[in-house]
This record gives sequence, C-alpha cells and structure tokens, in this order.
Amino acid sequence: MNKKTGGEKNKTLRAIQTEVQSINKIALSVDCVIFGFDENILKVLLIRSDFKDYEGRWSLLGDLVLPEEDLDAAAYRILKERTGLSDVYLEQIHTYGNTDRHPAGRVITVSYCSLINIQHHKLNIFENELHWHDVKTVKDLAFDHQIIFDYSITTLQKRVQEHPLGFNLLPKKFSLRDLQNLYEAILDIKMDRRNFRKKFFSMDFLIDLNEVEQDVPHRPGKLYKFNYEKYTKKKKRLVGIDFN
Amino acid sequence: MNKKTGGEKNKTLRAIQTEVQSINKIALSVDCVIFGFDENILKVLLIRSDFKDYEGRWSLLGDLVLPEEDLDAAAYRILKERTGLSDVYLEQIHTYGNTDRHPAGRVITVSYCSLINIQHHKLNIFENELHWHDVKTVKDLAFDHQIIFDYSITTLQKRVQEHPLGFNLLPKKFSLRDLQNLYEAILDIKMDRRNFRKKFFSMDFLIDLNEVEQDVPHRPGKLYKFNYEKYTKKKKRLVGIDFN
DNA sequence: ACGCAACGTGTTTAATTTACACAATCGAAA
DNA sequence: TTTCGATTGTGTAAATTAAACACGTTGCGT
Repeated sequence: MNKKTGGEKNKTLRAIQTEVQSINKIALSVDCVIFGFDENILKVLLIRSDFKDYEGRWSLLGDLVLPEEDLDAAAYRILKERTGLSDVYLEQIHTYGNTDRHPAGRVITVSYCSLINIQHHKLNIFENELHWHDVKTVKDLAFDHQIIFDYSITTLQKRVQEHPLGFNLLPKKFSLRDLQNLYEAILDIKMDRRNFRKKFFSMDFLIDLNEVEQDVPHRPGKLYKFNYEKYTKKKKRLVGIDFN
Repeated sequence: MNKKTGGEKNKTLRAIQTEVQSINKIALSVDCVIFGFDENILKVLLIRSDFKDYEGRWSLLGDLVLPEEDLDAAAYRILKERTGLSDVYLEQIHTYGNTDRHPAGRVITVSYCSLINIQHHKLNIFENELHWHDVKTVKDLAFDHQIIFDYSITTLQKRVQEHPLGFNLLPKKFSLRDLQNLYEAILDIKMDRRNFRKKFFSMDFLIDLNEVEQDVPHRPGKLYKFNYEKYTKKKKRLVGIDFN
C-alpha cells in the first residue's frame, strides 16, 4: 500500500471491498465535510487517501455506516472519532449513489456538513496527515470528493445566510470584527463594516458582555455572545419569490 | 396478502425482503414525491401501500434501485414507470437511513421531488389506486412517508421561490391569474394581484403571446409563456444575511 | 505626547416592498 | 341592446430595507 500508512489505516477500505465484492451489494458510507475557521480563513479537514488509485490525493473524512447504526448517528460518530468533538451542528447535504463513483463497487455516500470551532477543538490525532486546509487551496480530491466538497461549500454559503450557523465557528465571546471576518471568509466577499453592524444589531441576537478584547495592539473591540434562546423563539417567513 | 392486490403488486416488497433478509444487508430505494396542480389545488400522487403492516394506508411512489442503476436514473425510471412522464424537473431532497424505519430491515431511501403538469399527463395506470390527492388532505401515510412528504413540501416551498419550477405545472400558455393561483396553492398564502404582476413583469421572463383565454365567463386574460432561455442566462447573487 | 490602527457611530440616497382603488372588457342574462 | 356580474389591467404613495459613504474616539506602542 502507500508509504506512510500502517496496517490499520486501510481498515475502512478493506471493509468496503469485502462488503461490496462479496455479493455485488451496496455499501453505505458517510462523508463529513468539516469546516473550521482560523486566522480569518475558512478551512476544511482532509486526510490522505488510503486508496491505491488515489495515492497522495486528499480526501474527505468518510467511513462506512455500521449495520445497526442510524445514518445521522454514523455521521456524528465519524466526526467524533476523527475530531473528538460532539454536540456540534451537523446536517445532511446530499447523497451520491452512482454506480461508477467508487472503484470498489457500489457505494452510497451520504454527505454531511459540520462547522466546528478550531480553537475549541485542537486536533490530537494525525492519522493520514489529518489537518486543516484553506478551502481556497482544495483541489483534486480523491474519488468524487471534489464534487462533494464543492457542493458542500455552496450549500454552506446558502445556509449560513439563513441560519446563525457561523456562531459555532467563533469563541463564545467574540467581537463584531470577528463575526464579520467569518462571514467574509465563508461567503468570500467584502462587506461594509457599518452596514454589517447595523444588520446584526437590528437582528437583536447579540448580547453585549460589557467586556473588551485583550492583548490587541490597538483599540479593543467590545465582546458579544449569541443569544440562542431569543433566536429559537423567532418564526420563519417564506414569502419572497426571487429567482436569481 | 391484502384484499385488492394481485400477485404482481407485492413484487417490490418481496424484493426488499429478499434483499434485506438474506444477509442483513442494505436495500436502496427511491421515493418520489410527485406534485401536480389542478383546479387550483396542489396535489400529490399516492398509492395504496402493499405492505401488510400498513394495509389501507397511502404511500409515496417508491421502488428499489436496480443493482447497476444510477441513483438519479432510478428516480427518473420510477417516475416514468408510474406516470409515463419523462423530461421533467426532478431533484433529490433528502436521504432517510435509520435502522428502524422499515419493517423489512435496513432500507436506505432517497427522496426525490417532481413537479408535473396534470393536464399534460393524464394517468392511465391505476395500480394500487394511484391517483392525485389534495396535499391538504394527506395524512397518516405508510412507513415514514409522512415525514418524507412533509419535508418535501417544505423544501418545495423554498425552492419554488428561488427557481421557476412552477411553470412546469402550468400549460405552455397561461394567464397571470393561473400563475398566481399556482403560487398561492404551493405557498398556501394569498397575494396582492397587482404586486404579483409587477414582480413577474419586472423579472422579465414572461413572453406576451398576444392571445387571450378562451371560454371563460368573464373578461379573458392575456396569455403568456415562460422564457426559459432568458432565465438560464441570469446569474446568482447570494449575499443577504437574513435569519428568519 | 505622538502616531498608528482599528473601533464606533449616522445620514443620505436608492431600491424594494407593501398597501390600496378604479376604469375597461367580456360574457351572460334580461 | 342594455345591464349586470365577474375578472382583467393598471399606477401611485408610503413604508421598509439596502447601499454608499466619513470622521471623531480609543487604546497601544514608541
């Protein structure tokens, strides 16, 4: 097999092959697209592919779903196994099931997307060179992971504008500058600072902590936290036809 | 088996059971939530469930994915088999894979959503009492189909505001009243007629056919068709944070 | 005490959305 | 042929939301 990986690393792929080759049946897997935010850059967790055909290529964090395991539970397990983190936002994105998408045979893969706070969860496992990659540098992923990744990031951009997911990527206390940097990184745009502040203040989901940033080499900004309670009490309006 | 169904009707379920029981493996299926529009009512196609446990309950149109069949292809095939219709909008919605969701064992179901024009496609098969149901009357579906259905309709409402899907439900030539009735039915709201017209005219995707309705007992409205070409040339803008 | 760097704030303009009323047209019936 | 009923077609004013834009303040570092 490939150079850096020992015996255990190929467990997953062998399992897939066994699963698939035996009777031309279906294997079910989950791929997690785990986003984080650090140094004002949106990042994603990748590992080196174990698979010979994709030697050296980067790949998403995937694994087979266990026989008695619910789908969402599998995603949470994989996330936990790979990162140690639980209790985070995790959502199904899309399912990929074409017959030719995996060299080992028919593999159905359900993709999930997660947003985690890199500072709150330092990686302590580095199997398969697990580490964060700037999303802007991600390319040529193994299997059809590039397609999965591209779709995930597009979906993420949509969802982050409809739900306050971004707050998961920040420390509990954050400045408005932090928040804006986050949105600018995810959406890959620049925004006007005054309008950005106006918008978030008018939403009325930020709690002023009456604290300021520490150890910044300039005037420190005020710190806020997100008011989840208040948010969950709000309703949806869905009217607004707008093709674009 | 149940009273009304002959030998062939249970094919699908037997196949699932065989597939699943043999080796405790996974069965892959597709459920189609097929929406139509008629008499100003949003409708959905349902059949009577074959399954003993759900005798008499209504169920979505589902079937197993063939071993060598791509996922999307399976959805199109099932739609075609059930309705004869091809070349319609069909989109993946969500995947359901919990271990306890199907009595026969582990079944992964990918749901798809489709919008078809009832007038352009009269049903000529009535197996399992296939027919259109007013979506407002749908309840107590078999399996977890109620959950799948509810999620589909919510997703449909979202998507119909972002993309001109609704035009699939109308005849090629339609009046603005037809169009408004459609949106009101799908979104389950009332809209102001003048503002509705203004909105669609300003989008500039309607072609005036210089024809009017026939056989209406009142002043006939002008007829339009949708300009798909013009639409496909437009771009997306995605900026606009707005939790709701 | 000075400079640097980022913070915090308000107004004006434009664009979009909402609310709202009346004359014109056609078919049907008297 | 006149009238009635029903629905079409249209415009404007008000309110809301989004966009553009500049300067004084604060705290740190030297």
